[in-house]
Amino acid sequence: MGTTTAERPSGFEQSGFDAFTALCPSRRLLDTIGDKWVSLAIVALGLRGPLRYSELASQIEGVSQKMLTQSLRKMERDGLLTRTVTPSVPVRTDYELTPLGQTLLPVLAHLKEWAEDHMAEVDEARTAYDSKV
Amino acid sequence: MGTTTAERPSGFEQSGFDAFTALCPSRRLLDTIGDKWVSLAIVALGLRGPLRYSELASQIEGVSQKMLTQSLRKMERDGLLTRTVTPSVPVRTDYELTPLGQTLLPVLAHLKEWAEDHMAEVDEARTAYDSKV
DNA sequence: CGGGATCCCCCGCGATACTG
DNA sequence: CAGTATCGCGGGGGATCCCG
Repeated sequence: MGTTTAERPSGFEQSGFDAFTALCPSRRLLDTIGDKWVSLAIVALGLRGPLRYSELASQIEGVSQKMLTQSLRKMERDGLLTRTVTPSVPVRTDYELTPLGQTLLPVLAHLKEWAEDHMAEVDEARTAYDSKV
Repeated sequence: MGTTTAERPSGFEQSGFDAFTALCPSRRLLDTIGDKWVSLAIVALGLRGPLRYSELASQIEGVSQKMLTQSLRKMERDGLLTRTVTPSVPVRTDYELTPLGQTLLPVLAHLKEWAEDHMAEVDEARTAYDSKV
């Protein structure tokens, strides 16, 4: 726990200030799930199990072919999902979350929880801020 | 393309995840804390209490003055922190997390926890992926 | 069907200079 | 000290074409 002041949420003191370097784990996680298509793909795969490329593309609205492929490759490289190519004609490719990738679902659920609990306050603050400027 | 109505398959609403529209709260939260300087500023203010502009600038290594100001303004607008200007000579400006902003600290702590628990696996997966390609 | 390769545009961001 | 204003570029990402 905090060595300085009480009332500080635990979890940040131990690692010191490596959160302020580019290579810190938290930073890299945010870089990953902060990617719009990455997080959407994780949620889609988490909800519906394995999906084909075209299924992902149709469910994640607005994603370009290039960005979807790019995001999926990055996730595969990071071990978050598996990519299974069936060399039929035409080709079939299935994507599925790995156990590691599945551990991100609760994390995203926490984000969702905060968002649903507090985003209305953000909107109010934003409206108030804009109205007086 | 813009904000066309999402034509996603039925069933997402039930699941609780509505992440496939651009305006969904979770999406907006990720847009906020996905911002490198925003999350770093929140952590810095959470750890060390109120800080002056120059203190934030020195603690968040590598941030440009423009981006720091821009991020802080956005956070103020969203009600995540307060900006207090003391019209002395020279001017003094203090930034402090609001109660709303403080509620983000546990969320970021969760992210940090996942990162510390699993980022090593990501690195292994990444190394394995790179070595066989 | 599931991409890879290419072109190109936009704007986010840094650097710099100036002000209250 | 804590910003604002302006310029310039680099690269992220969409659009398009093509291929196995």
